[in-house]
Amino acid sequence: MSDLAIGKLAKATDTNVETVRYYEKIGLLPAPARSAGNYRSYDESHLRRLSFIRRARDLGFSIDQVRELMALADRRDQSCMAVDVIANQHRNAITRKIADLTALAAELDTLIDSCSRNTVADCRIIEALAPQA
Amino acid sequence: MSDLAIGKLAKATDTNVETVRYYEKIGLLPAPARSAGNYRSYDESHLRRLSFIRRARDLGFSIDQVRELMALADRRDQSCMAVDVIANQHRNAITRKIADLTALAAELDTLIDSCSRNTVADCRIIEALAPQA
DNA sequence: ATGGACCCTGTAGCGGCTACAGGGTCAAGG
DNA sequence: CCTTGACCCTGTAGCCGCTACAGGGTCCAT
Repeated sequence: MSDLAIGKLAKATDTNVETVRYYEKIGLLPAPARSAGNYRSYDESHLRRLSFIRRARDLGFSIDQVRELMALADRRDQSCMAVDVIANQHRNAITRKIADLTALAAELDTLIDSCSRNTVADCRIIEALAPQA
Repeated sequence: MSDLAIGKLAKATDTNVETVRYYEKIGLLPAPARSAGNYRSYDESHLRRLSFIRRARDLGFSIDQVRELMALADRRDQSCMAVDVIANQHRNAITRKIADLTALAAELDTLIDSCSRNTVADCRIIEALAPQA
């Protein structure tokens, strides 16, 4: 029905054209029909699928996680628990990342606080980076 | 003096041997003298430099930022301000990342909260990922 | 018929390593 | 002296998730 060229599909999902082709190459998005002139011709199912992918990617799910989520979404009889597991794994990874970055920020703050426009010869940042002499 | 083989240097700085060679290839660590059998032979200056690099990398500075920091550290007459600028840029980038991840975590939390062991057919996570129908 | 916007395939690059393959070197033990 | 095994060498390919070409073809309006 819809019959979208790749550019339209890309625009509709806020994706680069190259990225759409990339998703097809890695088997994330099924290859669509082709027009007489060998142009890719997408329909609504592709639009739905790509929207799903983009939304999941925006939420930070890896390509492999997206693959799993889509496989689960396709088997509609199955329990939601498997989906919950993936989402929670990802949530935990984010918690870890935030903790790491927060620790890092604290370290950088002490570093930056100690800089007071002296010459590099006695710059505390450079000192702090140098091996603990 | 020190005369370290690459393995010792790597261990002393908690770095992979391959990474040390990589740093040499990209011009981050100067190429050391070679032994009779063509082994790399490092001295204390290499140890200091690599320690500096590792510490800065651990703090999340990019390779290019490390390059800048080392260049500044070498020109000891210059003002500390340039160093301060790099550190602050990096600090700001981290602040942004933490904010992004925190927002993401919140979104994921609402998603996860809505999962209650039903079948995938009415799984709220899958629904939430699907296009806003 | 011509221009410009779109599309095609294929390959190389980004950052920052990591992991081989296929060799050479060195020191200790038998 | 010889072997074993740990170390070292170079060079290349792979990881992730795209992005950016190069060098062409197609489609539509003027």
